[in-house]
Amino acid sequence: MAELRETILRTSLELFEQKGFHGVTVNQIVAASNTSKGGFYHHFQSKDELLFVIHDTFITYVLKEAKAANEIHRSPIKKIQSIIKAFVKVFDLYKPHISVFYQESNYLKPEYEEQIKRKRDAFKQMVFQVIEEGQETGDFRKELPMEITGMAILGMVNWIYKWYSRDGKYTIDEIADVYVDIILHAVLTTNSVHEENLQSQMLERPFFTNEK
Amino acid sequence: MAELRETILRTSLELFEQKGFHGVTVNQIVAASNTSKGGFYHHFQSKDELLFVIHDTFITYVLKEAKAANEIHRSPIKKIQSIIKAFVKVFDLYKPHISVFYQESNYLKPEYEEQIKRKRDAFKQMVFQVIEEGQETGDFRKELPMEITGMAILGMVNWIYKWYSRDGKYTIDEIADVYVDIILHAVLTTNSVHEENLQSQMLERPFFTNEK
DNA sequence: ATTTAGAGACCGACTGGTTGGTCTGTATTG
DNA sequence: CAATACAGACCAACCAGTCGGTCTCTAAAT
Repeated sequence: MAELRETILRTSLELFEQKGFHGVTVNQIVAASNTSKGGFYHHFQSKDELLFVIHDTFITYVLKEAKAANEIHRSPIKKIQSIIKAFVKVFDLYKPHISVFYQESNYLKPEYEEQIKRKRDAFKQMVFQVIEEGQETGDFRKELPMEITGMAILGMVNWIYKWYSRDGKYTIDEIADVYVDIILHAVLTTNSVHEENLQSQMLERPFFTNEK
Repeated sequence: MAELRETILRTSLELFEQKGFHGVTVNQIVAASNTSKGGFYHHFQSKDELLFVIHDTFITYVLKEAKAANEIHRSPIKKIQSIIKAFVKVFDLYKPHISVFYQESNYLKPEYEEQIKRKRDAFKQMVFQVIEEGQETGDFRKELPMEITGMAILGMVNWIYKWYSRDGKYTIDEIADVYVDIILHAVLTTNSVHEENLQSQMLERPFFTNEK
């Protein structure tokens, strides 16, 4: 028998994704989860805690992935490839979480908000860091301001939650490969634009995933 | 003396930007606008209408800009430069509108939602269209799937609302130039990568704006 | 010039319905 | 027999929207 807590999380996520956090009442969640007010408040302190838990699971996962990708490789090129691939793939696993997150993150209670913000910033800094490294090694074009480039990359990937669907025309791996290709073409110096850094990527099977 | 309607729009926009549509009550809007419930409902049918008006002004503007940019130029390279520059600059003019839009668009009443959706789709199709043209003329790399590339561009730019600030390190024009540079490097074929299409852009003053 | 009539702008107490959360009670488990 | 897990009636707060009424300004009537 499934734990009620998990059932509530799963069910509410679906509702939130369609109607948004404010568009769903506790009573609706309770009905859809086949339980009662009592059941709900036995497992959660408040409706806000639900929102926090959803945010936190996804953020924690992304951060963990990025750290791993960052540690496995040495060269900035490989690093950014890994991070982006992992990052893009997260949208396949956690799309509902992410949708809710980006639509309601500014309703989080301050106590919760701070925790989330810290993890998000850590991730952002990793991306900035890699760009800086790449510019120092001469692999990435120095004329691109790091912050703007970083935000361009983050935006491009984050936006995926708005349009990606598992039944869509392209798989998440195809999308990830195209994104890596676009970003590398954008940031690599002409010296670094070689077959082994680019085209190969579009054919090769994922070189870094979490599936075993 | 300022029209009350305009005052309400301006004031509520500020509140919405910080707290979100659902985080602000009509009473708060009324208080911040130095008016009353009666004054509010004399000018607006409902709170939802406010949301619609905010969405519509910004969407209408973006679409108009893109159409103009599209008609002025012939070559896909120039077209995409124009569209992106205009698109990026919109975030300087309408950042509060856009913030509200992306955080609460799924709470729009169906009647309102349809109108907005139509205009958004029209804009998206224009971007897709230009990419396709560029691939046909041989200016853009054919190996990039149009839809993915288009969404990458849209995401990259749309995300600006999350981080751009007028007092930030970079002006909107600098950001626009970098974005154009990034996107052109990403999509142009090696044949088309010439000085006149790229670097020049980073120095040149805006070649297409609405200011006279 | 003065009065009158009416329309549009605006006020604010009030309401009907909704919502997150509580509390007492019951079943189930170890 | 605890202790945990859940049920569901209930409540206080809140909030969008209403409605009767006032104030102001214009324009026609006298």
